[in-house]
Amino acid sequence: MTANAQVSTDIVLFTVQTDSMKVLLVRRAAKPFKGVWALPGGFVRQDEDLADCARRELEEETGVAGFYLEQLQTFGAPERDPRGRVITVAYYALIPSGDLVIQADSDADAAAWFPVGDLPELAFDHAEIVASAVKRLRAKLGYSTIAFQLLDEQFTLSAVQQIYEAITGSPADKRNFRKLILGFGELEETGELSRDGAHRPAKLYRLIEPDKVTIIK
Amino acid sequence: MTANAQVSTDIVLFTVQTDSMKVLLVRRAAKPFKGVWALPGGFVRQDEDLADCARRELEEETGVAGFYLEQLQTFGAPERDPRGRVITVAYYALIPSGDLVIQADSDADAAAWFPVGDLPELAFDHAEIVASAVKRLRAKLGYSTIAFQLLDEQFTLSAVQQIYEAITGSPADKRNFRKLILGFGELEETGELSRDGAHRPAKLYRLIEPDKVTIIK
DNA sequence: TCAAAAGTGTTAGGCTTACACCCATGC
DNA sequence: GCATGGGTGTAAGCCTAACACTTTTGA
Repeated sequence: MTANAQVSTDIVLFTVQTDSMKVLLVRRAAKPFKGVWALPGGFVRQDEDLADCARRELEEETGVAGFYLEQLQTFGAPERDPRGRVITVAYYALIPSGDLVIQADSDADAAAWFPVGDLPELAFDHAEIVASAVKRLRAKLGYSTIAFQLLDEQFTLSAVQQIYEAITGSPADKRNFRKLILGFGELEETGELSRDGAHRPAKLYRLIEPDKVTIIK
Repeated sequence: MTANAQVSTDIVLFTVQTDSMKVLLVRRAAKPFKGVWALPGGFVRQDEDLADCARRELEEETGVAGFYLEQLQTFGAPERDPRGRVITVAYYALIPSGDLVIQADSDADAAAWFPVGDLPELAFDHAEIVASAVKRLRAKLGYSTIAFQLLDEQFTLSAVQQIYEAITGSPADKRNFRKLILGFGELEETGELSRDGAHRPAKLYRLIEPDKVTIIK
């Protein structure tokens, strides 16, 4: 049996920084689209699971680790890659903004965060992939605890609210927001307080089941 | 550039028949898993889009046409196919139960509908794919007009309710159900009546935008 | 006239939304 | 003592869920 295609994974890595939703892009060091910004990604190896490939590529190209990863959608239009038939399984990933040690590797001569509302021109069909990932993340915010994957292990409720506001793009009422989030029943107080600046310290919370994304309601 | 995998599509075709959610399976005519039930599907051709491939395979293997089709998820575990590295892009499809002219082609020596709650042993990882499709369809029922893709162009509200009850597995209150469905604002009366049997005829409705699946709320 | 499915409103309770002031701290 | 963000409750309106009888038809 002869193989009929190259299969790759591409990853849309999100973070929320300074109240804005950002995507990680790398600048391509090789043809095609040399010098153009693109999603991190690469070809699937023999005996490598798709999710493992996405995880490996993202770690290799950017130096980040420990992110939440979920399959998004597969893109396989015949002409999407000028090199031939390349079918890509797109993933999206989330990481807290604290963990950002970005370092481009050999496949990329630069790596940087871009606000989703202000992206440069992208290689291949990567603009479409990013649009699809943004849509999915926004939708999932409404019915799951996925937003907590953008936060460190301990966080204040205000930090949660900032994440939600950055992703939805609209402000929330503080009292109602807290009732909503605590009403999930997925958080517990750590007992510790966050002190940062000239104001009352905030209670810190954590997920009762860290790393688990729960469907709400 | 050398291809690294075979890419296929597999399709979970649903219908609702006699108040029960059914999946179409074909019995494999060739190795591996010869004689075992499996999802219809096959390899992607050069220059063929993934969705086109799914549509073609389903039409070829079963003779059905005119179904709603949506990408589900991609399955690519290294050992999922004994022939080698085969990555499959799974789709799911919906068809009204009236349009059922099933005919097995050369790849399959039989094709038949099975209730999702009572499936035979399936080839490859197809049981997992079906489970994933059922989950997706159930979820999507709650926030979209996808159920109407299981109905003919004109339908009664009772027929809609039967579809919902078959998929969710639980009965609905008739008055509340009608308020809900008409509240979508996606239906219009055709002006015609359905007469079938010794009882009051039912008004027929149609989608204002046929073939379009709308996200609700 | 009987059997079978179509069609139709109201009420109670729960959930959602809007809204403003005091608290604890660092400087 | 003042500036800054943390923390808290209530009331109105809206949505959801429960519930039963009349209508139209074919046999």
